[in-house]
Order: sequence, then structure tokens, then C-alpha cells
Amino acid sequence: MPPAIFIVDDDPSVRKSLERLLRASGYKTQAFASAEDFLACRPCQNPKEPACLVLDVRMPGISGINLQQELVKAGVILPIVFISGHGNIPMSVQAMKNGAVDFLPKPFAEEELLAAVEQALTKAARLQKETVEKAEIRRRVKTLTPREYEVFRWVITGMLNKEIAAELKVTEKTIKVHRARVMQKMKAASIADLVRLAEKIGIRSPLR
Amino acid sequence: MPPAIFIVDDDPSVRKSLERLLRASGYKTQAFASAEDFLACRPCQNPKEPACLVLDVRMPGISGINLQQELVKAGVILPIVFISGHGNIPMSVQAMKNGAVDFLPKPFAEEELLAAVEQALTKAARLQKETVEKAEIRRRVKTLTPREYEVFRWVITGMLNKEIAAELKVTEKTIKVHRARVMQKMKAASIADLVRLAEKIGIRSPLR
DNA sequence: AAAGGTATTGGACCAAGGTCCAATTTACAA
DNA sequence: TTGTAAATTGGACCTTGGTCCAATACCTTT
Repeated sequence: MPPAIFIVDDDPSVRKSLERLLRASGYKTQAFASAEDFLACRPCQNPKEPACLVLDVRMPGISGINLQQELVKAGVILPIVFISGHGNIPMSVQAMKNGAVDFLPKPFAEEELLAAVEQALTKAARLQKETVEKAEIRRRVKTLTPREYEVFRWVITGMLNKEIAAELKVTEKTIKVHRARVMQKMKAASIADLVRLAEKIGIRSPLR
Repeated sequence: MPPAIFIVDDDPSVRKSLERLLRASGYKTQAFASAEDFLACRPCQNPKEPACLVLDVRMPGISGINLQQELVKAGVILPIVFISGHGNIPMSVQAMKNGAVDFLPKPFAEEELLAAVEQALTKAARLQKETVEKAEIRRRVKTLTPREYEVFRWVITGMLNKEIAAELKVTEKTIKVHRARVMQKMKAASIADLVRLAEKIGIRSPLR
């Protein structure tokens, strides 16, 4: 399954030529006439394969910039390449601040768009990989009981079992049991692994 | 010592009004008439306090965009707020891609500039802190002997001493000695600490 | 009331890590 | 050539972590 490029532009002729160009370059495309139409397509916002969005900034109804903000807010992983006929600097700056991959004023060279799309897809692949990894780690954390989670956070500080035991006012033996369960449930083969898992999803130790 | 704002603009009247505005807001300022002049000021590129740069895009000689690229290439920590009289979209996009904090077309409201400068200084403080931390860790790594460094990279995989010993074709005893020295020199109180130090400066384990 | 998940603890035991002592060999620089 | 740093190893010893067994107490849900 080839990478999917979503296109949102209110101008039918632009949609048509973009689709022609991108398909000729080997991409699968899906075009929408408005931000509203695109938002109505739920699967589009959670693609299985790396995907990106070629988006017109100025459109009737929800603008491209607003669509971007909505998608960012919703946590949708979909790098955006903006194209604009009547954009201005503040618009482009805003788009870039919100994480756009590029912002191309019309007219642009075909190669410019293709390069930007290529970059967007690379970014999408990276983000998707990270997201999947994090989701898996969070899934494991959710299987921990409250107490196990507590011990987890103490263990990654590097404290000794006996110290953690004193901190939680239980015996060292209890910590050992919880600790073993944490390692099992988190599928960590070593403390080093456990620390890295915690770092990846930003689990803070109870200290500081 | 108040935060320093460097100003680079070829227009004397712009320099003057920027300095007046920023000084009235409590900042220390230092203005330059060209990118070349700024580059000639070595201490400006390695400020002790958080600092930032208010930079005109279009200037005779080295342009603002080029100056930015030079600074990025040189690893200078100096967030940039661009101001431009005759900028265009590709310019602003390029600037933002290179990490600019903002890109303000003239005329801009004073509050816009002040807000951008504030943001730039916050960013500078964060970057400086991170850089100092990393430098300290790298300094410690440099005190490791080649063999100790080797053992370091194996230790953070979570492998047992005996396994590392087999890998390096030495006895477990030897690994213990190296390992102890690594912990000492890296000032790590636990494996958890050591792993975090390694992560921060991106030390890869010998595996994959 | 019974069942299941959670939290706790104990004993026994072994493996692993860490530390104190000391020693040998090698390689490179003064 | 001599000194110094690096790499290596040994012994003895203690602490810590991990694991197998098992048991008790509490709470919530069925």
C-alpha cells in the first residue's frame, strides 16, 4: 500500500492537477473540497500508513490554518504542506510554528511540492513509529496496580529496595515482589530497559 | 545582569528605536549595523546569560538569513527574532525552518516584538541549560579510558557482568573493575543514573 | 457468602554486584 | 630507559537482587 496524500483545496482545477502530479509520482491521493469534508473523513485522521496533507490556506469556511490547529489539538499525526495563492508572511509563520513541513506560495515548481511531500512522509513515518512505541509502553503501564506503579517510580530513581521499603513503610520483601511484577508486566529485561521505557513516556520519579 | 538583546539592522533609525524600546522594557541592548559587525563580536556569540538576536532580513553584505545559517552551523545558542521591511513568504519559511522564534514584517506592534523577544529569551535559557548539562556529561565521558568507555556502552544495555566479560573475552572480575571506575568517573550513583546520562548525550549501545 | 484481585510478609537460597586488598603486563611518553 | 597510565586478574568478603515456595489480610464485586 503506497503512502497516501490527502489534498484539501476548494479549487477543483487545483485538486485535479495536484492529484495528477502526485499520482504520477506514485502516491495514492484523496482530495477534498473543504476542511469540513476532510474532518468528516474519520479514517483519514488515523491512517495506518504514513500519510500527509497538502492543504490550501485560504478556503471558504474553515481555513487551512484553522484546520491545522484543529488537527494539532486533536493529536492527529499528519504532517502538512501548505500551498497558498494569497498567503502572507504572518500566515506562513503561524503555519510553521504549528509544525507545518513547508509553505509554498503559488505558483511553485512541481519539484518543490514533491520534495516537501517526501519530507512530510518521512516525518509522518517517524512520528507514527514513536507514537506506536509510546502507546505500547502506556498500555503496559496501565496493567500495573497502583502500588506497582508507585514502586515503579521509585525503582527508576536507582534507590535500593531497602530504601524504597523505608520510604513506603513496608518491608524490603514487599518491594521485591512488586518490583518483580513491574519488570514482568513492563517486559523489561533489566533496570536499564525499565529506565528507558520510563524516559520515553516521561514518567517522573517521586523525587524533586 | 539583565538579559542581553543583540540588534542587527543596517538602518540607524531602526536600530535607535529598537534600542529605545527594548531598553525601556528593561533589557540590555547592543546594536550592530551589519552581520559582519556582529560576527566580529566573538563574546556576543557565546553569552553567559540568556540572550537573543533581533535581526533584519535584508541587509547589504551578509543577509539576515545567511547570518542565521552561519550561527546555526556554528552551534551558537542565540534564538532569533526576524524583522523585515521587504520580506517574502519563502524567506520567512526558511527562517522558521532554521529555528527562528518569529518573523515580524514591518510595521509591527511594539507588543508583538516584546512578546517574541520574551519567548526567545525563554528558549535561550532552556537551550543554555541543556547545553551546559550535556557539556558536563561529555566532559566526564572524556575522562574515561577507551576500555572503560567500551564497558560503559555494554553496561547500559543491561547485560550481566559475566555476559559482557564473555563478549569482550576477559574475566568478569575485569568488568567489575572497569564498571566501578565508570560509575565513579561519571558520578553516577546507580545504573538508572548512568542510563539517563547516556541517553542525554545519545550514547548508543554496541548492540544494533 | 464466596470469589478474585491487591497488598503484604516470611523463609530459604542462589546469583549478581560492589568493595577492599594486591599484583602483573603492556604500551607509550618523558 | 624509566615512569606512568591502562588493562588485566585474583582472593576474600559482604550486600543486594531475584526466585521459589507459601501465607494472611483487605476490599470489591458477583
